[in-house]
Amino acid sequence: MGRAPCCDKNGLKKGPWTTEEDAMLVNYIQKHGPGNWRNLPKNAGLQRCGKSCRLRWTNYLRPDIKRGRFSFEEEETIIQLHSILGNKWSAIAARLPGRTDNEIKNYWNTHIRKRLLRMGIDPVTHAPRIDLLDLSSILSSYVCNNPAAALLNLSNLLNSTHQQQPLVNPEMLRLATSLLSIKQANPEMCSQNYNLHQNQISNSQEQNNQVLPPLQSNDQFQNLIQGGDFSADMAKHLMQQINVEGFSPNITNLSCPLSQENIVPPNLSADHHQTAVSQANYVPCSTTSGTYINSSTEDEKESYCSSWLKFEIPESTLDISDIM
DNA sequence: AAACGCCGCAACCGCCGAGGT
DNA sequence: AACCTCGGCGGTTGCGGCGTT
Repeated sequence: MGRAPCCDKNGLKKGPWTTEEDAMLVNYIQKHGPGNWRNLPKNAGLQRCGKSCRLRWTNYLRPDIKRGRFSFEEEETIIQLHSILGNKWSAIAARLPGRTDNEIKNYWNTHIRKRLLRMGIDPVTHAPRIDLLDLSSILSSYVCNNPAAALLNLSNLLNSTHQQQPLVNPEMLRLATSLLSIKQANPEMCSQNYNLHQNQISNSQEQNNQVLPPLQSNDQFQNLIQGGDFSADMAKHLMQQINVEGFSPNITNLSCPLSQENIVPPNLSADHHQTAVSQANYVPCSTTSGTYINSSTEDEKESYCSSWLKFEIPESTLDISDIM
């Protein structure tokens, strides 16, 4: 059996509300309170469907609604909550006093979603989209600057725990290694950083003069990183194993200085990457916002966001069990 | 100044679950 | 148990404002 319409649509007005209609609705609700939406339009003398009245009240006329631009804190909260709850706009709205689900949904679709896409972040999974933007960054950081961090990025993408499937498909990995081969054949492609790094590698190789053994386990991978002795050649060695042998290092249990929060977002330039990783206490997920609030442009906002969007949600600001 | 396209947001639509009869 | 109503939710649409050509 088909469901009966919520109201008789014949003769009922649709479209934007007039100030007179708003006043009638507000007056009625002030006297009788919200609820019984089916009969409300008739009792209030409105030629509207009850559903339309409810939406107008909850999304626009309610006295506790906060209007105006979203603050940085609100935006940050939305992104954090969305990463946990997905498109549960009402649940997100419940955590943002004065904001409606409709408003948050609109803001997400028109601002946040687009910004995440521009930054190469999938707005659904909140994971980097290597298929669009990240591969070249990972490769350049790997070859030129910080192979350890680049590999962690890569292995993270391969082994992402909240994905049902890896973000990187085998074809992309083949492309990655092909590019590396080209790079090895044309070392001049890279910057001074690369040359500097190569010198260090050469020195290191002369000192060690060893053949890298195959990696047998995740433990070995972790020990390698935790030991801090992680040259570009070792990184390359690892990457080849990832590609050729299907070795998939598990970084989820890492507690070393190269933990996930120390990995610079891959869309940063190589120079920024090196600088940031070298900062021992670099904390990209900082919730302090003073510098950002004074930045008014979207570009500044985006630049700032690029450093904190790749974050682990701080427990102090978000109690997940409470939400669930 | 006019035409055009883009963007943001209010409002609508269809579906669903809870609760009542 | 089946049916119905109601309120709520998420996705989508359409219009008005604004910027660009």
